[in-house]
Amino acid sequence: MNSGRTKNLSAEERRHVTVEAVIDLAGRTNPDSITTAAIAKHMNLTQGALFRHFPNKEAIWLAVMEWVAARLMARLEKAADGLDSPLGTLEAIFLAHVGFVFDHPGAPRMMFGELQGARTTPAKRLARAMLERYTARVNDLIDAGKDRGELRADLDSEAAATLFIGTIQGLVMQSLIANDMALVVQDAPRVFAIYRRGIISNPGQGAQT
Amino acid sequence: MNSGRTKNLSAEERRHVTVEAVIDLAGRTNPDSITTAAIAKHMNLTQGALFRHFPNKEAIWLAVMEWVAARLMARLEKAADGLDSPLGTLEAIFLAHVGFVFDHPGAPRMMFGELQGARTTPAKRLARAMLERYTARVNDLIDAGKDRGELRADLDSEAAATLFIGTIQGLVMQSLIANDMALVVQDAPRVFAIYRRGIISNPGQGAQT
DNA sequence: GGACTGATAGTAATCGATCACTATCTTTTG
DNA sequence: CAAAAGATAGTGATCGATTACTATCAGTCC
Repeated sequence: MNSGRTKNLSAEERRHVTVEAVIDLAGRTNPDSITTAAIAKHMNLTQGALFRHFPNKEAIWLAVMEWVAARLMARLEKAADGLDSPLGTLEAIFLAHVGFVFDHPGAPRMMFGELQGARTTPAKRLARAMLERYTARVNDLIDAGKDRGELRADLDSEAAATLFIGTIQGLVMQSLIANDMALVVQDAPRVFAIYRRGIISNPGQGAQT
Repeated sequence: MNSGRTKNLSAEERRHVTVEAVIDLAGRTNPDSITTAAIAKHMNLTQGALFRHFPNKEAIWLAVMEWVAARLMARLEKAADGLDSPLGTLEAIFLAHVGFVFDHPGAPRMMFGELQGARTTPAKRLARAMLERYTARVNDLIDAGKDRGELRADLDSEAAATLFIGTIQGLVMQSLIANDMALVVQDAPRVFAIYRRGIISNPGQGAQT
């Protein structure tokens, strides 16, 4: 018996394992420095074999982004499901997002790294589209919150949406820098409490969950 | 006439020009993909000549980070100079930081890219130190604001400081993604207004600039 | 004229990608 | 129901391009 000869996986299985390997690697190192050799090694495979399942490296990254987008969005929607209050939904999404990042630290690393680049890759296009969809969703929730009277009528919706997403990005970035993902989970509720006070209509009544 | 024969600059001048070239390049492309050849080409020099002024590439990046740290901190202190109100100082620093980023889009790109990496380079150490100093400064201002009564006494100082920095990082990140640095300048005052309402003691009075 | 700066040319290492070949799995067939 | 045949997955070597870095020679400036 050799030291862990890999069994033959089906093409579909292999692609899925590849995506997981990349996300796992991205959680520890700079995504840009993840080579096809590193990916292959991390999944007990030879480097050349990867190109039997993906036409090129760009396709691997696209697959990873698709995985992240689908998983994240599903998680956010699940967290928001059944909630009536727009403000409560915002908080649920906020915390769900943070929870997702905690479970998959490689995901934001990939996003930031990919979106930061100048060249418009297919992966970047997909990430951008997801971000736009996200922004629109938050904007709708804020408008709904205004209609309900939960949020100030004179609130700058656009700025509030920008701050919502920016706050998450900032929190995640700080956790990445500190190399401690538990930080973001710990700080998220406290930070959101300040954000909430910034947007609600009547500070002092909106006791939470 | 050759295509721009470079005059002989002194070593010090050449180093300075190099740093500026890197920051300029970082404003357009992913910092990790900036090669020594690209740097040299951008400043009308041959690649090999760079290593006459820097021992290796890491030294170039360290010099760039030193430049960024010094310039940013000077700008923030200048903006805060003479201001009495802690809250007003926070806003001044906030806007000054955003202004700096607008003038040098490459700076945050370098910061994010460098801090994201796993390996602890000298440049990363410097960036981390600057961030810590920054956080401490913000924390002091928040505590001072509490003492003055400008900020809520029950405010979570730590979370407020985290949110302050996170907000800037998030704003900048979104501008980087959108590839439009004017965005951050445009949104900054509106976003800070929401943040201010989240931390001040009495919403409805502190309306200013 | 002598020390410094820059150009030219070249190194070893590493990257993504390709290829012929082999191992493994699935299907067909007598 | 096995054994051969066909299809798919993985190996290992290697290619061309690119990387940071260096050695040698020529020009520049005080």
